[in-house]
Amino acid sequence: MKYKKVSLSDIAEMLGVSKALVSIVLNGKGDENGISKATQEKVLKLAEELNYKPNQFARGLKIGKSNTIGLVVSDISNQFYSKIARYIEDYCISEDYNLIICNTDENEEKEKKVIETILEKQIDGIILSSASENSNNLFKLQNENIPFILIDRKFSSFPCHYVVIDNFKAAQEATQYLIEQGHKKIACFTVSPSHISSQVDRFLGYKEAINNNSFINYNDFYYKTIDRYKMYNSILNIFRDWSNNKVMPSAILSANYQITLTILEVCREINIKIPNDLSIVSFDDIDVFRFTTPTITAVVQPLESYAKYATENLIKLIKSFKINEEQKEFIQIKLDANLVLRDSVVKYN
Amino acid sequence: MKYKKVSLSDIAEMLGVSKALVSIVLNGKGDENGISKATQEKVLKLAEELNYKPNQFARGLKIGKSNTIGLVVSDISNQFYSKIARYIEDYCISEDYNLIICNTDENEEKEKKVIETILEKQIDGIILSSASENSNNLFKLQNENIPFILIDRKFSSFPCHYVVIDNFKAAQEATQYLIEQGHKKIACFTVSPSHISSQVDRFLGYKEAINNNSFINYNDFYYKTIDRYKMYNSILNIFRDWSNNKVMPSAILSANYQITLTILEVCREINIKIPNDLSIVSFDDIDVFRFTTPTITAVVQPLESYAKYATENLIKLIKSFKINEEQKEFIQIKLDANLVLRDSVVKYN
DNA sequence: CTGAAAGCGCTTACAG
DNA sequence: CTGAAAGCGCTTACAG
Repeated sequence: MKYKKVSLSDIAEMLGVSKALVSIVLNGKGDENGISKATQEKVLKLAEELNYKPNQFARGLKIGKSNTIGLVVSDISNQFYSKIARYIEDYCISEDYNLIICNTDENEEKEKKVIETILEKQIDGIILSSASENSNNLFKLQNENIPFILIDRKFSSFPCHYVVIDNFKAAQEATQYLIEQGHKKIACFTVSPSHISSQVDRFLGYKEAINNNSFINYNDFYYKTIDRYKMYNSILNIFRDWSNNKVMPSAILSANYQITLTILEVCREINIKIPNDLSIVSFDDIDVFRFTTPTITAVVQPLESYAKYATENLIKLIKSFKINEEQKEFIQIKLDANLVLRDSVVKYN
Repeated sequence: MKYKKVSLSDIAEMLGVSKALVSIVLNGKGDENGISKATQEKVLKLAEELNYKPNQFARGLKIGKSNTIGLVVSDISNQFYSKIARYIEDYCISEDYNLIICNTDENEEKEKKVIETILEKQIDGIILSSASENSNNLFKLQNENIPFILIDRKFSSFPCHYVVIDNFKAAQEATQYLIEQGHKKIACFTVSPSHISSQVDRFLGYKEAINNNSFINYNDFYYKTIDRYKMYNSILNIFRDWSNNKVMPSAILSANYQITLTILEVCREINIKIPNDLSIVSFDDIDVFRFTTPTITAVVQPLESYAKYATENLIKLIKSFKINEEQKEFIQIKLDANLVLRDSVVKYN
């Protein structure tokens, strides 16, 4: 039982060598510094025996790296993010990084605060799914000279590194699929806050698909942004309203999995049959969609590549990062999503 | 645009005072050290202007605290853990701690490795859902003199702090409920690895309930541990076997949500109707269970209290932690779970 | 009321 | 081949 952390000098002292030598050997630079094999072995053996663990505070203070990355998302219990987080963590571990995870609840102030906290912790870089409407927080990161990469959401007004899916295209294809199934009254639900780029792009893709088809017209009436804190009631009211006015759509594109689940609940409540009364295509494929009745046709995002590209590139940025260097080229990756057909869409005649 | 992090000495220099004074003021100890109001304000103002952020490496090196906690679980994308993680993170932030999350995949070696890594990062404490069969890793933590608290799983052979639910009682009650609905052939599925205390206790509670009822007998035949990597095929084979031998149970207690979902898939495949052919009660209530057909009767764990107790107590332990002090009293909290009745159980006659 | 100094535990030139 | 020394940016006695 030992009661005090063992340090470099402990080892140096016990072996009658200098701290410097011990440090060099333990960092695997023994050979290149011409430390004799015998000495190296002595050092390694004792370090092992004493269960020596370098103090990363000291190391970090000296070399300015923490080997820790921050992941800032709206909510880690959201399955979309928890899956990405898992992939990111795997990749981090394999590259010897750790991950600090923070939630913003789509709140810009909170986002600012958590970013400040993890900056103080000297994280080496940030993977950020920003909740902000403006780019203040990004501007700040840039000024702090810390490498960061956006995921899931981007800012057209603020050029920077990002990995996203092509939401416009995915939404267009999903909508086109509904059109091909004969649907003419197709609604689109996005989730608040309404400035989030992924939601906006999904809406625009939807609109594009509608407008590309001469026999149906886009109608504002069928596009709704659902308040994330009052999903059930919002959707219930919308459906009642449409129903009363006899303009119920026959299909709906849902830009968010939580909205889709709520639609299912509302439909169960007011006895709208899915897919016969209402077809659904949803974004954010989650496990649940394979277990609902009917199973849900969904836009599947390549989460693993997503995480890999983001983490891989962030680490590259961290390693090549030079202070004072003006960034001119940005890593901007758009991945393709896939429409997975299940049972929530029927042909409409 | 600034290119160099501002430090204490920068501020001190610009103001013509000492670093010590600046440090004291910024740590809110100006008054107790009798620094004049005027000086304090000057310091605070400049720090604000320069956007000064204390370097936590330096601070940590000096005071030995990182204000960071490690959360080690099997898989953060598992909904049970992602929800707990969210609550834990919230609590941490409110107490000015950050959270490093690590996954073990129920692998003891990986658990050992991630624990070592985060120890090097000088985390102040660990919340651990251990995958280990033996208590080597716990013993190590104890030897490292770092406060830790187990969640979800405990070790009867290793006294330490923990927060768990009363799995025995919860399983007993759930099984008793099935018995009261008239079921006589009741199976129990747990998930591998079979040494996990939560799974063991759930099985024991199940067994106890069965044995407490004179008109049915416990039969090994109905207790299965499902290989977590081959769930679908394992369950399919078990069901086929039971079916062929005409001993299909009428109800099943599933000790894990992933098993429950797989049961649903298998039943869909081989046309077993739930709940009419087979009633189910499941542990680990997740959102999905409200959307399946039928909805799933489940044992609900109080995740928020869970997270709160664990985090609150860990932080208490961290703050009161004294090296060299023999731990004799342990925080050992057992929370009650709740059975939420839905549609996956029918009366059996 | 405020400053000078030591030290936390590393790493990295530099000297020999 | 190896060691002495400086320094990363803080905090904390201690001195005045």
